[in-house]
Amino acid sequence: MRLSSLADYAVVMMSTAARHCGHAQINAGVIAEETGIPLPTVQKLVSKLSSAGLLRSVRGAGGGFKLARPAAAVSLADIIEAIEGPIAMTACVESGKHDCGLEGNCRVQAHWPMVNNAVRGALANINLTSLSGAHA
Amino acid sequence: MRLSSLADYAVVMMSTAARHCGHAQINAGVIAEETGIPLPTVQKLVSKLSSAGLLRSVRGAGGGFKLARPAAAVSLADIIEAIEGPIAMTACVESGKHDCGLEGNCRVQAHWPMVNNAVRGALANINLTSLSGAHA
DNA sequence: TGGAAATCAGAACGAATCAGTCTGATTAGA
DNA sequence: TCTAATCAGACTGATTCGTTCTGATTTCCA
Repeated sequence: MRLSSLADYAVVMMSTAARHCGHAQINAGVIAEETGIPLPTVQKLVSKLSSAGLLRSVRGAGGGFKLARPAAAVSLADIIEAIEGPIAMTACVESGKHDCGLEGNCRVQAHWPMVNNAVRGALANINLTSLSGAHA
Repeated sequence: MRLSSLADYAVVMMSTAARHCGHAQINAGVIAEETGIPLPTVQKLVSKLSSAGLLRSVRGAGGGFKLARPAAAVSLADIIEAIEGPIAMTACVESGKHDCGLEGNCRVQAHWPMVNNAVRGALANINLTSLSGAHA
């Protein structure tokens, strides 16, 4: 139940990008400078976040990236799923995956989607605005 | 955001034990037989669950274990914390741990406890009774 | 128009955690 | 007192995660 470090960094990055939303696009170096995240890691995360549609990146000299959507429209669940993949607490809730070994006589399997939705709902109710809203 | 396999197995085990609650204590072999979990793994989990106070184990020939508390008083959060440790989505919400490297100028840190409580609350609201209630 | 610099994007390496197995200590029963 | 069955803890192998490095692409400047 611990978030991976990459997802944690991604949340910090997105929050930082949200604070720069009014300004022009920012580059990875600025993010690394402000947050303290190693630059290569920032670059890696930018790739994943932009391919997930959360960031809009511009390449070349003077390039950078910015939020593809308003901060209020980006939830924690979006960021986590962009980095870690679908939020599936167990293997049996992922559609198409049947490598549990316990299937067939598992009495708990039917209840996992309920649990999964509860957790995912809690993460989907938190957006970037509420995360960076109380900043100084 | 995926649960570890051990925690998943633990939930299945506890659910199976809850169904045998009215009967006498059951042993690890029966659990392995009914659930399909390998016997050594069941033994390992019994150790952790009993040391966490969720199971009451009796050693020696004819021994076994049973739920230490009523099924309604055991939540998913209890089981997960017994296997994986405290539910802390990030390192900074764990009291006493300060190995994040971003501390000091992290604008998101203040908001993680809120997220953590939301997720933990979703797991604490689900007990063993509701998990095994609709069984055939 | 050509060159150069800066950026993002993908691939490779090392480390840490996790899952599983095995052996030993303990205890009840005969 | 001896035997057998159980739980409890320690070890090994494998998978995944985190980080770093190198390369392809694009814009700006001369």
